[in-house]
Amino acid sequence: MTVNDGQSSSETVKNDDPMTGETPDHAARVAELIDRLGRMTRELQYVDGLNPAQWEALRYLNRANRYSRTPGGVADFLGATKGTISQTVSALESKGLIARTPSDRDRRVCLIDLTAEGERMIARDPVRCIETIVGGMDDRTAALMVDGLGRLMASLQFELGAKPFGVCAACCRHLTPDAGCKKSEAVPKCGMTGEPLKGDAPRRICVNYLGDAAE
Amino acid sequence: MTVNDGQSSSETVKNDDPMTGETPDHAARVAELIDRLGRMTRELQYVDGLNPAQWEALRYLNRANRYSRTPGGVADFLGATKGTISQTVSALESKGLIARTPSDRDRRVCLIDLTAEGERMIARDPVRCIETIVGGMDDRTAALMVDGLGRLMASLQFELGAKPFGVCAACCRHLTPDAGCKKSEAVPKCGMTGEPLKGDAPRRICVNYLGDAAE
DNA sequence: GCAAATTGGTTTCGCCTCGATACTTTATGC
DNA sequence: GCATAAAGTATCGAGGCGAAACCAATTTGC
Repeated sequence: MTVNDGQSSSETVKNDDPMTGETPDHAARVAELIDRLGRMTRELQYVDGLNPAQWEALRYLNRANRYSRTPGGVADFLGATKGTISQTVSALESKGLIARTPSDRDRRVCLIDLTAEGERMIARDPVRCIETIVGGMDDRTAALMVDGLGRLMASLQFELGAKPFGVCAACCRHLTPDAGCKKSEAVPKCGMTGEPLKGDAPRRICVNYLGDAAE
Repeated sequence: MTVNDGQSSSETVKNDDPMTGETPDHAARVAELIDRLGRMTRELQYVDGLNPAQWEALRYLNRANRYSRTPGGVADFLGATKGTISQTVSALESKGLIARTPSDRDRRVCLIDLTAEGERMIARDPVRCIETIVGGMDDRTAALMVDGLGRLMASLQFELGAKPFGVCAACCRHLTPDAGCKKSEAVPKCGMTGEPLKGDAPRRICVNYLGDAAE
């Protein structure tokens, strides 16, 4: 513990004199704000007996199209393992917020729907408060934020590269019913861009889903 | 990738009907982006053998003034309990990133300093990548983001109210050496606004710390 | 058709984080 | 001096999450 070697004298001068010697440029502040906001948002979600992961899954399930509302879809979207998601989904089910029904097209997959209770829960989504706060800002600022954050998100996902993140699912909204998202040979079309997606394109495209990419 | 301003004007198109009949207005998208970015940022920080909490503590310790670099300061700033932070700090110490030295003014508190190793670690801060990404944007957008996010942060902290969050510490930079932040009778001055803080003011003021409040 | 390989999901196990509680040591008030 | 409060630490237990094993349904190869 008492490792008070010479460092004190030589080292304390560093960010020294009260006022930060550093220049809080915009980029740095955005980084810090994102970080802190993320922490707060996380904390915010420990309510109504749910945890952040459960809230996030519930939100996803509320917004994803029918073919994406599966445990696998949630796992991809949240960047978690299937095992983990299985627990999350089970938790949501045991709370009566969602209902699982086996797909008749592929008996392995189970489709998930929000129950009335689940929809009621979503209506009390704690992150909604962020929405209202932002809603109080002028539209210009809000639009700029969407733009900036969207691009940040896209870049970040690109940066993370290989890591199983973001994803598909949500952008497959317009896939024709018989074209499963994962079926590479089906040449599905993205509902947002309308362009056909081949190979691993669904992944790349969906990286932009939350960004402002195509419209 | 960079589909910039086109979206702001033609955002009216939305992604409408596809499914989810909801209209993703700006506020909603910001909320979602914050949420997702928070998750990604969190994930981003599982590197170099540290976890998000440790990174965050390290960052704080790197930026807080001398009187704020204590376990208690970290606890307040991160909104965690002292017990939890004690572990985090211990972890950082055992990794050789920080050094604890008992204060000679109050033997109960221990002052924390980053070691050379710690500074080297900070230089590799994973959230730095957010910084560089944002740095690549035009300054105007970045500034607007700082503004918007800052206000969001302030509102959110206000909203959370009682919850022990955000806080003091960081804004006490300019306190005179003999005026401890917690000493209510010392009438400390905030380094940002320069105005004297009495009673619980330090808390309220610090709500603005990351916002653009002063200046 | 029938094995083999794939894929969606679940279960089990263990690590790790974090809060709660109890405890130690030092300050402060009377 | 004694009582109370405050800073930190140690210990315990709950819970989240990933890894790996496992099950069931489907696809592929022959």
